[in-house]
Amino acid sequence: MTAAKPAQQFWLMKSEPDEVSVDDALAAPKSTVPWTGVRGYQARNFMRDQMRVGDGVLFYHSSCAEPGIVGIAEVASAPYPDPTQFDRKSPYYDAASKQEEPRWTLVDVKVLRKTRNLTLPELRADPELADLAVLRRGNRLSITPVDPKHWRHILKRLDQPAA
DNA sequence: GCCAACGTTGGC
DNA sequence: GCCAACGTTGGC
Repeated sequence: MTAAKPAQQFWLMKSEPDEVSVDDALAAPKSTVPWTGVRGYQARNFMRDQMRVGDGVLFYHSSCAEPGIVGIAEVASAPYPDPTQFDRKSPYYDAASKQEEPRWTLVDVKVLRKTRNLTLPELRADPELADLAVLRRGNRLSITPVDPKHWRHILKRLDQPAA
């Protein structure tokens, strides 16, 4: 008997383009980057406990001139310890984290294609996306789950010109 | 640069 | 286990 394949899930992952832009990720070997620097428990738990290889990812640029969704990606590894937590020179260094008991976990993310920028104002103006987690007021999570119906709708909109 | 809204921490 | 204070995120 074969185990049932877990259903594909979908995520939105924020990156500051000054740190790692979608172009940076595309330029990396295999268009794949380790999602370093997450230092919040909720976002970490999504990566550690819920993500599966092949899950769909919306690559989102935050803290920049034009925030929005700029690419389609996928989860490309199982969770593993974020190496930057042990790197004294890294801004993400965490002196309290131990090698034998790492506090911060990440996954690799592979960009499948760059898209147009589906901007935050466009997302907010779309009634079908009214309850998209990342649009909730004051949302601060760098990783949020995306409902399959939102995923399908956003993919459609990414292939249409800006309204 | 401002500041609302939040996630996290830590005192109790 | 509560919850006030703190520091950070992130859009504007």
